[in-house]
Amino acid sequence: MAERTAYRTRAREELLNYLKTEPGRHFTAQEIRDHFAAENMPIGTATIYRRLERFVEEGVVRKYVLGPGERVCYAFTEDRQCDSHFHCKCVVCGKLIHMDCDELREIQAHLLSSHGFCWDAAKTVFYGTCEQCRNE
Amino acid sequence: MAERTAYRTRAREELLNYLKTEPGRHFTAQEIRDHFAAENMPIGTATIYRRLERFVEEGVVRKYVLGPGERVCYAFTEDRQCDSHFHCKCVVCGKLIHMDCDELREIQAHLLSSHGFCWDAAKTVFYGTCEQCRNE
DNA sequence: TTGCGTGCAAAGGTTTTGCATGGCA
DNA sequence: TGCCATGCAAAACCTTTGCACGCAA
Repeated sequence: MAERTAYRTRAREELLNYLKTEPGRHFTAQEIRDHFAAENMPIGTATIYRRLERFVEEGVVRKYVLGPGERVCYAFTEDRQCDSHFHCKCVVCGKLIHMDCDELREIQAHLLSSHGFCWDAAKTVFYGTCEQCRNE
Repeated sequence: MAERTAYRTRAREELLNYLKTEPGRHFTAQEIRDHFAAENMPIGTATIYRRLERFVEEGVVRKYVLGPGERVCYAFTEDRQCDSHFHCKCVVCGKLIHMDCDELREIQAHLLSSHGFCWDAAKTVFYGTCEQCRNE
Protein backbone atom coordinates (compact mmCIF):
# COMPACT_ATOMS: atom_id res chain seq x y z
CA MET A 1 0.00 0.00 0.00
CA ALA A 2 1.55 3.24 -1.15
CA GLU A 3 1.72 5.77 1.66
CA ARG A 4 1.53 9.36 0.59
CA THR A 5 3.55 11.96 2.33
CA ALA A 6 1.33 14.10 4.50
CA TYR A 7 1.95 17.79 4.02
CA ARG A 8 1.48 20.17 6.88
CA THR A 9 -0.62 22.91 5.41
CA ARG A 10 -2.54 25.77 6.89
CA ALA A 11 -5.92 24.31 6.05
CA ARG A 12 -5.01 20.98 7.51
CA GLU A 13 -3.79 22.41 10.79
CA GLU A 14 -6.60 24.90 11.23
CA LEU A 15 -9.24 22.35 10.44
CA LEU A 16 -8.00 19.77 12.88
CA ASN A 17 -7.47 22.37 15.58
CA TYR A 18 -11.03 23.50 15.18
CA LEU A 19 -12.43 20.01 15.53
CA LYS A 20 -10.18 19.51 18.54
CA THR A 21 -11.67 22.47 20.35
CA GLU A 22 -14.62 20.25 21.19
CA PRO A 23 -13.61 16.63 20.99
CA GLY A 24 -16.54 14.37 20.25
CA ARG A 25 -18.76 17.17 19.08
CA HIS A 26 -20.28 16.75 15.65
CA PHE A 27 -19.65 19.38 13.03
CA THR A 28 -21.26 19.53 9.63
CA ALA A 29 -19.18 20.63 6.68
CA GLN A 30 -21.19 23.81 6.57
CA GLU A 31 -20.63 24.66 10.21
CA ILE A 32 -16.92 24.32 9.62
CA ARG A 33 -17.03 26.41 6.50
CA ASP A 34 -19.04 29.13 8.21
CA HIS A 35 -16.69 29.16 11.15
CA PHE A 36 -13.63 29.86 9.05
CA ALA A 37 -15.48 32.30 6.87
CA ALA A 38 -16.51 34.22 9.98
CA GLU A 39 -12.90 34.27 11.16
CA ASN A 40 -11.95 35.86 7.85
CA MET A 41 -9.78 32.95 6.85
CA PRO A 42 -12.10 30.96 4.63
CA ILE A 43 -11.30 27.43 3.56
CA GLY A 44 -12.69 26.14 0.29
CA THR A 45 -15.60 23.74 0.47
CA ALA A 46 -13.81 21.11 -1.56
CA THR A 47 -10.84 21.29 0.73
CA ILE A 48 -13.02 20.82 3.77
CA TYR A 49 -14.62 17.70 2.39
CA ARG A 50 -11.36 16.31 1.11
CA ARG A 51 -9.48 16.96 4.28
CA LEU A 52 -12.20 15.54 6.49
CA GLU A 53 -12.31 12.43 4.37
CA ARG A 54 -8.58 12.05 4.78
CA PHE A 55 -8.87 12.47 8.51
CA VAL A 56 -11.49 9.76 8.52
CA GLU A 57 -9.16 7.45 6.60
CA GLU A 58 -6.42 8.21 9.06
CA GLY A 59 -8.77 7.41 11.92
CA VAL A 60 -8.41 10.83 13.51
CA VAL A 61 -11.96 11.85 12.77
CA ARG A 62 -15.22 9.94 12.68
CA LYS A 63 -18.08 10.35 10.29
CA TYR A 64 -21.68 10.19 11.41
CA VAL A 65 -25.27 10.61 10.41
CA LEU A 66 -27.57 11.50 13.24
CA GLY A 67 -30.83 10.59 11.61
CA PRO A 68 -32.80 10.28 8.40
CA GLY A 69 -32.56 13.45 6.41
CA GLU A 70 -29.75 14.74 8.57
CA ARG A 71 -26.47 15.76 7.05
CA VAL A 72 -23.26 13.89 7.41
CA CYS A 73 -21.09 15.26 10.16
CA TYR A 74 -17.64 14.79 11.54
CA ALA A 75 -16.16 14.62 15.00
CA PHE A 76 -12.64 14.51 16.31
CA THR A 77 -11.95 11.16 17.89
CA GLU A 78 -10.16 11.47 21.16
CA ASP A 79 -9.48 7.83 21.64
CA ARG A 80 -9.22 5.34 18.84
CA GLN A 81 -11.32 2.86 20.77
CA CYS A 82 -14.41 4.93 20.38
CA ASP A 83 -16.88 2.17 19.70
CA SER A 84 -17.82 2.35 23.33
CA HIS A 85 -19.10 5.87 23.03
CA PHE A 86 -22.86 6.29 22.66
CA HIS A 87 -25.10 9.00 21.33
CA CYS A 88 -28.51 10.13 22.44
CA LYS A 89 -30.44 12.66 20.48
CA CYS A 90 -33.27 14.65 21.96
CA VAL A 91 -36.14 14.73 19.50
CA VAL A 92 -37.48 17.90 21.06
CA CYS A 93 -34.53 20.28 21.19
CA GLY A 94 -32.24 18.36 18.86
CA LYS A 95 -29.42 18.26 21.37
CA LEU A 96 -26.92 15.46 20.99
CA ILE A 97 -25.72 13.84 24.17
CA HIS A 98 -22.48 11.92 24.33
CA MET A 99 -22.44 9.12 26.77
CA ASP A 100 -19.82 6.83 28.16
CA CYS A 101 -21.66 4.02 29.84
CA ASP A 102 -20.51 0.63 31.02
CA GLU A 103 -24.01 -0.77 31.16
CA LEU A 104 -24.49 -0.01 27.51
CA ARG A 105 -21.23 -1.73 26.75
CA GLU A 106 -22.53 -4.79 28.51
CA ILE A 107 -25.66 -4.69 26.45
CA GLN A 108 -23.55 -4.59 23.36
CA ALA A 109 -21.96 -7.87 24.46
CA HIS A 110 -25.37 -9.26 25.37
CA LEU A 111 -26.82 -8.49 21.97
CA LEU A 112 -23.95 -10.31 20.37
CA SER A 113 -23.91 -13.38 22.59
CA SER A 114 -27.63 -13.84 23.15
CA HIS A 115 -29.15 -12.41 20.01
CA GLY A 116 -26.34 -12.84 17.52
CA PHE A 117 -26.50 -9.21 16.56
CA CYS A 118 -23.29 -7.23 16.34
CA TRP A 119 -24.35 -3.73 17.17
CA ASP A 120 -22.29 -0.90 15.74
CA ALA A 121 -22.46 1.88 18.28
CA ALA A 122 -20.94 4.35 15.86
CA LYS A 123 -23.93 4.01 13.56
CA THR A 124 -26.61 4.02 16.20
CA VAL A 125 -28.31 6.97 17.80
CA PHE A 126 -30.75 6.70 20.68
CA TYR A 127 -33.75 8.90 20.14
CA GLY A 128 -35.76 10.23 23.03
CA THR A 129 -36.15 13.28 25.21
CA CYS A 130 -33.57 14.87 27.42
CA GLU A 131 -34.13 15.80 31.03
CA GLN A 132 -34.46 19.48 30.35
CA CYS A 133 -37.10 19.08 27.69
CA ARG A 134 -39.03 16.65 29.83
CA ASN A 135 -39.28 19.21 32.58
CA GLU A 136 -40.85 21.79 30.34
CA MET B 1 -55.57 19.00 15.12
CA ALA B 2 -57.17 19.10 11.71
CA GLU B 3 -57.24 15.66 10.16
CA ARG B 4 -57.13 15.59 6.42
CA THR B 5 -59.17 13.13 4.51
CA ALA B 6 -56.94 10.46 3.00
CA TYR B 7 -57.73 9.83 -0.63
CA ARG B 8 -57.32 6.40 -2.11
CA THR B 9 -55.31 7.02 -5.22
CA ARG B 10 -53.51 4.74 -7.58
CA ALA B 11 -50.07 6.00 -6.57
CA ARG B 12 -50.87 5.57 -2.91
CA GLU B 13 -52.08 2.02 -3.27
CA GLU B 14 -49.37 0.87 -5.63
CA LEU B 15 -46.65 2.40 -3.52
CA LEU B 16 -47.78 0.81 -0.31
CA ASN B 17 -48.35 -2.54 -1.97
CA TYR B 18 -44.85 -2.49 -3.31
CA LEU B 19 -43.33 -1.81 0.09
CA LYS B 20 -45.53 -4.54 1.52
CA THR B 21 -44.10 -7.14 -0.84
CA GLU B 22 -41.09 -7.28 1.44
CA PRO B 23 -42.00 -6.02 4.89
CA GLY B 24 -39.05 -4.65 6.78
CA ARG B 25 -36.86 -4.33 3.70
CA HIS B 26 -35.63 -0.84 3.03
CA PHE B 27 -36.16 0.79 -0.32
CA THR B 28 -34.59 3.98 -1.55
CA ALA B 29 -36.71 6.48 -3.41
CA GLN B 30 -34.82 5.64 -6.54
CA GLU B 31 -35.39 1.92 -6.25
CA ILE B 32 -39.07 2.60 -5.96
CA ARG B 33 -39.08 4.95 -8.88
CA ASP B 34 -37.16 2.52 -11.05
CA HIS B 35 -39.46 -0.31 -10.11
CA PHE B 36 -42.57 1.49 -11.27
CA ALA B 37 -40.85 2.85 -14.33
CA ALA B 38 -39.86 -0.69 -15.29
CA GLU B 39 -43.45 -1.82 -14.84
CA ASN B 40 -44.53 0.85 -17.28
CA MET B 41 -46.57 2.68 -14.72
CA PRO B 42 -44.19 5.39 -13.56
CA ILE B 43 -44.84 7.47 -10.47
CA GLY B 44 -43.40 10.97 -10.27
CA THR B 45 -40.44 11.51 -8.03
CA ALA B 46 -42.13 14.22 -6.05
CA THR B 47 -45.10 11.99 -5.45
CA ILE B 48 -42.89 9.22 -4.17
CA TYR B 49 -41.19 11.45 -1.66
CA ARG B 50 -44.41 13.11 -0.58
CA ARG B 51 -46.30 9.87 -0.20
CA LEU B 52 -43.52 8.17 1.70
CA GLU B 53 -43.30 11.08 4.05
CA ARG B 54 -47.01 10.82 4.69
CA PHE B 55 -46.73 7.12 5.35
CA VAL B 56 -44.02 7.87 7.87
CA GLU B 57 -46.26 10.39 9.60
CA GLU B 58 -49.02 7.84 9.70
CA GLY B 59 -46.66 5.31 11.21
CA VAL B 60 -47.12 2.81 8.41
CA VAL B 61 -43.62 3.19 7.09
CA ARG B 62 -40.29 3.76 8.79
CA LYS B 63 -37.49 5.96 7.59
CA TYR B 64 -33.87 4.96 7.86
CA VAL B 65 -30.34 5.92 7.06
CA LEU B 66 -27.92 3.06 6.99
CA GLY B 67 -24.72 5.03 7.29
CA PRO B 68 -22.87 8.25 6.51
CA GLY B 69 -23.22 9.15 2.89
CA GLU B 70 -25.99 6.61 2.41
CA ARG B 71 -29.34 7.65 1.11
CA VAL B 72 -32.47 7.79 3.13
CA CYS B 73 -34.64 4.74 2.70
CA TYR B 74 -38.04 3.53 3.70
CA ALA B 75 -39.50 0.26 4.91
CA PHE B 76 -43.01 -0.95 5.57
CA THR B 77 -43.69 -1.50 9.24
CA GLU B 78 -45.43 -4.79 9.78
CA ASP B 79 -46.86 -4.29 13.20
CA ARG B 80 -48.02 -1.09 14.78
CA GLN B 81 -47.43 -2.31 18.32
CA CYS B 82 -43.71 -1.80 18.22
CA ASP B 83 -43.31 0.26 21.34
CA SER B 84 -42.80 -2.76 23.50
CA HIS B 85 -39.84 -4.17 21.71
CA PHE B 86 -36.61 -3.18 20.06
CA HIS B 87 -35.35 -3.03 16.52
CA CYS B 88 -32.07 -4.06 15.06
CA LYS B 89 -31.31 -3.40 11.46
CA CYS B 90 -28.65 -5.27 9.59
CA VAL B 91 -26.75 -2.80 7.46
CA VAL B 92 -25.64 -5.56 5.13
CA CYS B 93 -28.79 -7.41 4.16
CA GLY B 94 -31.27 -4.83 5.39
CA LYS B 95 -33.15 -7.25 7.55
CA LEU B 96 -35.10 -5.71 10.41
CA ILE B 97 -35.00 -7.77 13.55
CA HIS B 98 -37.69 -7.37 16.16
CA MET B 99 -36.41 -8.12 19.59
CA ASP B 100 -38.02 -8.62 22.94
CA CYS B 101 -35.32 -8.28 25.52
CA ASP B 102 -35.49 -7.69 29.24
CA GLU B 103 -31.89 -6.55 29.46
CA LEU B 104 -32.64 -3.78 27.00
CA ARG B 105 -35.63 -2.76 29.03
CA GLU B 106 -33.38 -2.48 32.04
CA ILE B 107 -31.03 -0.31 30.09
CA GLN B 108 -33.94 1.89 29.22
CA ALA B 109 -34.57 2.38 32.92
CA HIS B 110 -30.89 2.93 33.52
CA LEU B 111 -30.66 5.63 30.88
CA LEU B 112 -33.52 7.40 32.52
CA SER B 113 -32.41 7.13 36.12
CA SER B 114 -28.67 7.56 35.69
CA HIS B 115 -28.41 9.71 32.59
CA GLY B 116 -31.73 11.52 32.64
CA PHE B 117 -32.47 10.46 29.10
CA CYS B 118 -35.88 9.04 28.27
CA TRP B 119 -35.20 6.74 25.38
CA ASP B 120 -38.00 6.12 22.94
CA ALA B 121 -37.60 2.55 21.72
CA ALA B 122 -40.09 3.06 18.91
CA LYS B 123 -37.90 5.71 17.32
CA THR B 124 -34.57 4.04 17.82
CA VAL B 125 -32.94 1.46 15.64
CA PHE B 126 -29.79 -0.45 16.47
CA TYR B 127 -27.58 -0.67 13.42
CA GLY B 128 -25.12 -3.47 12.99
CA THR B 129 -24.75 -6.83 11.31
CA CYS B 130 -26.83 -9.93 11.80
CA GLU B 131 -25.39 -13.35 12.49
CA GLN B 132 -26.01 -14.64 9.02
CA CYS B 133 -24.25 -11.76 7.31
CA ARG B 134 -21.35 -11.98 9.70
CA ASN B 135 -20.78 -15.59 8.74
CA GLU B 136 -20.43 -14.78 5.08
C1' DT C 1 12.15 20.73 -8.06
C1' DT C 2 8.45 17.49 -7.20
C1' DG C 3 4.01 16.41 -6.49
C1' DC C 4 0.59 16.92 -2.84
C1' DG C 5 -2.84 20.34 -1.25
C1' DT C 6 -5.87 24.09 -2.13
C1' DG C 7 -9.35 27.04 -4.24
C1' DC C 8 -12.59 28.05 -7.63
C1' DA C 9 -16.08 26.81 -10.49
C1' DA C 10 -18.78 23.46 -12.47
C1' DA C 11 -20.89 19.07 -12.37
C1' DG C 12 -23.56 15.34 -10.10
C1' DG C 13 -27.03 13.44 -7.49
C1' DT C 14 -30.78 13.61 -4.23
C1' DT C 15 -34.70 15.81 -2.26
C1' DT C 16 -37.97 19.72 -2.15
C1' DT C 17 -41.10 23.16 -4.02
C1' DG C 18 -44.36 25.67 -7.22
C1' DC C 19 -47.99 25.33 -10.03
C1' DA C 20 -51.45 23.60 -13.09
C1' DT C 21 -54.08 19.49 -13.78
C1' DG C 22 -56.37 15.25 -12.45
C1' DG C 23 -59.25 12.44 -9.65
C1' DC C 24 -61.48 10.88 -5.22
C1' DA C 25 -65.26 11.61 -2.11
C1' DT D 1 -68.21 20.58 -6.46
C1' DG D 2 -64.36 20.94 -3.25
C1' DC D 3 -60.04 19.53 -2.15
C1' DC D 4 -56.42 16.54 -1.90
C1' DA D 5 -53.05 14.14 -4.80
C1' DT D 6 -50.20 13.90 -8.76
C1' DG D 7 -46.79 15.15 -12.41
C1' DC D 8 -43.65 17.95 -14.46
C1' DA D 9 -40.08 21.03 -14.26
C1' DA D 10 -37.30 23.90 -11.80
C1' DA D 11 -35.07 25.00 -7.66
C1' DA D 12 -32.51 24.05 -3.62
C1' DC D 13 -29.01 21.47 -1.39
C1' DC D 14 -25.17 18.91 -0.35
C1' DT D 15 -21.12 16.71 -2.03
C1' DT D 16 -17.77 15.52 -5.58
C1' DT D 17 -14.74 16.39 -9.47
C1' DG D 18 -11.59 18.85 -12.83
C1' DC D 19 -8.07 21.83 -13.35
C1' DA D 20 -4.56 25.27 -12.61
C1' DC D 21 -1.86 27.29 -9.18
C1' DG D 22 0.48 27.44 -4.66
C1' DC D 23 3.33 25.64 -1.34
C1' DA D 24 5.62 22.07 1.82
C1' DA D 25 9.36 18.97 1.76
